[in-house]
Amino acid sequence: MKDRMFHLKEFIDKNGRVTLKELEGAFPGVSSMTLRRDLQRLEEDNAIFRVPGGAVSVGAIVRSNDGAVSERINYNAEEKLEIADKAVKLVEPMSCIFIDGGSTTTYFARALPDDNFYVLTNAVIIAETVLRKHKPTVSLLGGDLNKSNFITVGRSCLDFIDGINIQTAVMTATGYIKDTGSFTCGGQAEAEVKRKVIKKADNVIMLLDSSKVNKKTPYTFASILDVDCMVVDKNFSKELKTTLEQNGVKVY
Amino acid sequence: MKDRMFHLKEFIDKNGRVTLKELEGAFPGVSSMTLRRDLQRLEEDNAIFRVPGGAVSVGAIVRSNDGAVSERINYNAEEKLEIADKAVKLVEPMSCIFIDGGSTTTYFARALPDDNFYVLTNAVIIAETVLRKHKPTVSLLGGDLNKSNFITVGRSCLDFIDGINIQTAVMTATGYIKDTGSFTCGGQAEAEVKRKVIKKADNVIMLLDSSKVNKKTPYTFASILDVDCMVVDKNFSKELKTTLEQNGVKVY
DNA sequence: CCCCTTTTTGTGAAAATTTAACGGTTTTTC
DNA sequence: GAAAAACCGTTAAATTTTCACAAAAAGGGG
Repeated sequence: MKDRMFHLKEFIDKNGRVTLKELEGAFPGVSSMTLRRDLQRLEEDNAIFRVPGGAVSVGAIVRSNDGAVSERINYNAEEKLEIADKAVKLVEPMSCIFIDGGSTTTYFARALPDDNFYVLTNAVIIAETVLRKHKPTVSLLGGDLNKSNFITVGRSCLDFIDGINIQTAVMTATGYIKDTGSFTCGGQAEAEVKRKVIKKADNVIMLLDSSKVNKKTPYTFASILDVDCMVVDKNFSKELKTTLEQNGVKVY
Repeated sequence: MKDRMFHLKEFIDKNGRVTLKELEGAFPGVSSMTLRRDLQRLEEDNAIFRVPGGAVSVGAIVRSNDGAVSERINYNAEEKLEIADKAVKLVEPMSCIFIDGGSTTTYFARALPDDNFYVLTNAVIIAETVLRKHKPTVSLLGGDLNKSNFITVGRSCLDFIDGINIQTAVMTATGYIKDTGSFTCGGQAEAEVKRKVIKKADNVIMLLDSSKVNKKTPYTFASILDVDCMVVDKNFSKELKTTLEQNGVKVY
């Protein structure tokens, strides 16, 4: 029984969220009632949470909600989903894409279809999200781990980027300054990584939801001249869109 | 409506976990169906989780995960805890330690006191565990991410090791063969990483619970001559212990 | 201001999930 | 080795959840 419970928790942790039917399929020969009882016990141990129709892994929840992102990940959820859905149509299967760390890009990672991509990222949460799918290959950039957002940065991370090829870079920013057309973020080391990735990439896609416009954070890592196309939400102002397009940026 | 949703979320956040009946009491004049729909929308926004009969706040879930391990699901949990407790006494603050990926080493990572260590690891789970403490600095080895155990391996991972210094390496194995005194693991790439780490480290500590003895897995990555000391549990056989000590391995 | 479209809300029935109870089996414990 | 406890599967009952549809409310031009 201990054995089954172990595999059960493992299975839930790996999938993040499962239905009872999936469990029945994954554990043939075990009655659904027993699975229920197991879930009950795991819930008592705070290992999982039961939800209508199945269960979710506590680990997955905690991770997807970690550090400073706690309130931010669900802010503008609808807009971010819209952006992610549009953006996944711009990447082609079998291509090698870098996914930047951030809440909007996490939605992108979730929306990514289960195809043979080569995914590179410096965000632990995104690596996990993509790895849950079956086909993509995932590489995680090494380096110093940032406490607040679980992103790797630093010297070794930059060296790592030297050794890889990037076809498409899917980036995001914490702020966009209209006057100068610059994208900004909160950390020095973070900005360095972003800069290097953009330099290396053949094609740069910037995901930006409307709440970021004219929000100022310390470090500028790119300007509109560096990006090839941008994906925005429906609340994005028309005039800003035309400004961008005049500078050769495709806006979706 | 937005107003009601706001109060609803506030109410759930305050109470942690609520039933639908409680909500009906707290929001008189609102039908239960509407409350259901509201919960649905809040869940879509990742603001709450619906559970059978009600909902919980994300905050409550995160708080429930106070580092307590599910006792029920772990093989040899007691033994592994014993090993971890003994092993953390062997590392000194301010030192630079590598922690190998594995279940016993995950216990070690949990037991590690909140001091100024420099921690290097190729296991995502261990990186997260240590990062939750406040003082340690954590670096994650980059590379291809292994689907089954969330460990990075591969060329770039090996290159990464070239660039770092390791004072103490805390390793583990999936099997130990008594006759030849060799430690084994299940993957080729994994073995390569382990070998390189051991070569780089000044001091190698091997954690091995008694269930691993004479369990055979394909790849040998080290022999007893490579390790400086070993931490085992109380079920470990006496004679094996003396054999090890005769070969210059300190056994705890 | 009115009409039309869209969104939200409430009701009740249908579907499903969850719980509860019971007897047989296995495992623990003394 | 026997009594006690824990575990498992089946069935039936209770509850929860979903679904569909119509009423009500809220926007949105003209």
